[in-house]
Amino acid sequence: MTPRPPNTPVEPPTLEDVARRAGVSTATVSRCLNVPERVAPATRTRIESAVAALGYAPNFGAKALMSRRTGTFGAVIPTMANAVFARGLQAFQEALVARGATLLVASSSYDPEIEENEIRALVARGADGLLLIGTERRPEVRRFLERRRTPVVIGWTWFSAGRGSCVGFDNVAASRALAERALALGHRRFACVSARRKGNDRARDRVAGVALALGGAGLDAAALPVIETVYSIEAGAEAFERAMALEPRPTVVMCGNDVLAVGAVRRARALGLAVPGDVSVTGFDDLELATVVEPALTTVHVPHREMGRRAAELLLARAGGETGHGRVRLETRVVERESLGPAPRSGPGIRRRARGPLATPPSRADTPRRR
Amino acid sequence: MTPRPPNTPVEPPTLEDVARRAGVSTATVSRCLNVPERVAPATRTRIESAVAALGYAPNFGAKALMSRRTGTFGAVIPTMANAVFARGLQAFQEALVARGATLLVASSSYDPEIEENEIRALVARGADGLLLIGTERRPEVRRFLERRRTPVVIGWTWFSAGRGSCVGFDNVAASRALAERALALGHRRFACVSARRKGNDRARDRVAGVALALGGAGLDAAALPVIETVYSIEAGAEAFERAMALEPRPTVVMCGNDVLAVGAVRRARALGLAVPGDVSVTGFDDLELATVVEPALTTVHVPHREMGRRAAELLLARAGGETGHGRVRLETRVVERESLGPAPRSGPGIRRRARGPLATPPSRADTPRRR
DNA sequence: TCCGTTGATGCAAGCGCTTGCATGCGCGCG
DNA sequence: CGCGCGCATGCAAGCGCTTGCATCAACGGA
Repeated sequence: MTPRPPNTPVEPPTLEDVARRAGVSTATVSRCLNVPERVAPATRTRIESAVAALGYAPNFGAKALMSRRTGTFGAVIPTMANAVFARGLQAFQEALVARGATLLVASSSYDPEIEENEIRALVARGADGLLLIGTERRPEVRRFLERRRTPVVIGWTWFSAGRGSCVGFDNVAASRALAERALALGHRRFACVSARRKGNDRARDRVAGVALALGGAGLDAAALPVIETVYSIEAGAEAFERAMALEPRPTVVMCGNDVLAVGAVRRARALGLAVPGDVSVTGFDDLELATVVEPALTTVHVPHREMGRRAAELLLARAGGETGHGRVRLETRVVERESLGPAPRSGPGIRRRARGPLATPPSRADTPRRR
Repeated sequence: MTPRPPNTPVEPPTLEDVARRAGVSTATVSRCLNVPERVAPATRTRIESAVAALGYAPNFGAKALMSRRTGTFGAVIPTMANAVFARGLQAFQEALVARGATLLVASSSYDPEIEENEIRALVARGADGLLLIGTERRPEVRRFLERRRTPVVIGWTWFSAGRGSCVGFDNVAASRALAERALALGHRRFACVSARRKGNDRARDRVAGVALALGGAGLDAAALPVIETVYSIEAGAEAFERAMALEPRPTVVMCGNDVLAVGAVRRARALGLAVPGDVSVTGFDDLELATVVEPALTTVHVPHREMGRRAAELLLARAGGETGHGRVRLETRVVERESLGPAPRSGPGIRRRARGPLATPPSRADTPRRR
């Protein structure tokens, strides 16, 4: 640190410094800052110039102590590295700033325990409200939040039962719509590649949506193979390969999100499988990635930014004392691009095998199980 | 809001409540919470159970007021929607939490004025230190920060002159290395597609690196065409098309980042130009995107996560009173994939034209200007 | 037995700000 | 000319917590 002229104040100026300089009491300065019209114009100008000269800014701690609010709101998301949350958080933050509030961020890496710690940490940091992802949470946490009277809104998912605010979409319905599209294209043998469903209601709901669609079409939903994995392109690729080794082999692999789907599409290529000629793949989220990969992903579009923005509005409203639990349900839509096509006419043939073994050669395929 | 049993405390419990319940003074409770070893084990357990029973958490404002620090650090980044910053911020946040600190986030949308407001806002919110991107800033802001004695570290760029801490890499050198690789592959006609350089030292440095490489090879660096645009795939595509209309037509288009490069590669395809057969394209950052697009991008790898982590460490150290301005220079490396190839032997031919007019047909090409 | 020491605890003074209430001034009205 | 009212301002009591210093009990050594 460079040496500083000795006259530079080491401590930031306080209200009292301003008061002394303006020849008034601290009470007057405080009023001048908060309710200017209650102070005589002459005094006001004097105070204002003192403030400017001193470079005064109110002490945050003291202000928070008195007003019992900090003007900061927390968000605990799985990770910002996931574009879905990064986008939403960006919008959330923008909306917050527009209303004069500030964003505190914490991340859980999809770990409920970490999430819990972070929730407590943010509350301890004086968050006036919290944005949380998903509904899965220990009752202790819920009680803690209720007791502290911290407004909470749940994002990225939507529910009608129970209490609390949420802004999201119906993962079940969205996923189901996509699966029904696949059904309409003649697919009968499905597989899901999903993030771990434990503690992740969105992942669970998406798989559930597919199962529901199958059930609705008279297929055996219970037999739907689900391969769980972590969130990365490579993981999606591996999971896809495992799906392809299934017996009978699926004609469509429905991935829990676009990242996984990109991995799947890539691996399909590496295995010499044409997409959607030999096997179809679907994503979820409609990230940029979805249009960059080849073939472009058929996926479901989710209004992430709007979700973030609405979440901020809802949270601000609740922190402002608004009563009742607002619930915002956003619309999603299936975006048809290239990765989902008609089911192959007959048992899918592996025409070229570029690399890697498929555990089992296709055999006795094409026996749609009906119940 | 659902009605609540009347016995639920409306105000959160205070230190005094805990003290009363444990039959000790507030001082002891405070010590028990902050320096447990200074409290007798028996008392300690009593206090701990009182804390648990009451669900006590220290009041943030009061704590901040006393300790003159909030344990929160701010980051002002252009936008979280840019994966580069999202990644780095994630690592920054993780490192902060590991040391018991919390992250405040604000974004500037690349607008210096917004950035300035956000900086002031975060400081007013009690940030103990700030992570800022790039060096471009009005002197007022710098003075403000100095006066408040707020530790600052600059990320995503590296400098040796002036004062202050930074953790980043040498954009000039990195970009230059990539350009030299292109030079080695026989390219002589370059174009740059860049983000707006005004107020963005990283963008400026990257272009400068290319120019330097050209100069080093005896070419006329001043004649390097630079097309500025905004940050999106589509913008990259448009810019690329404008580059292709240049006379003489460049054989390599060096993009300021991977997103722009993805746009370029896509548009090249749409124009019926082979990459890298007819024209080479390079990116910067090495995002996931770079490996997903086809052909995969030759780009420069930047250790974004490490940058975030190191930034946190540096900031924490400085906030802890560490003196001297630490400067961390990270290594980058050129990642050769597919989008950069040897310069076309002769004037590049447009073999197929799939869409869109190219302003001028290639003519009198291949006249490397020497100075 | 007495005293010094040590360790645990309490007391109370703030930290910088807000705010209810008291004060005192100037003015209009009777 | 005097009274009462309203307005601008000051006084001072905290908000919940930390911390230097005082206090006190228990214990060991002389």
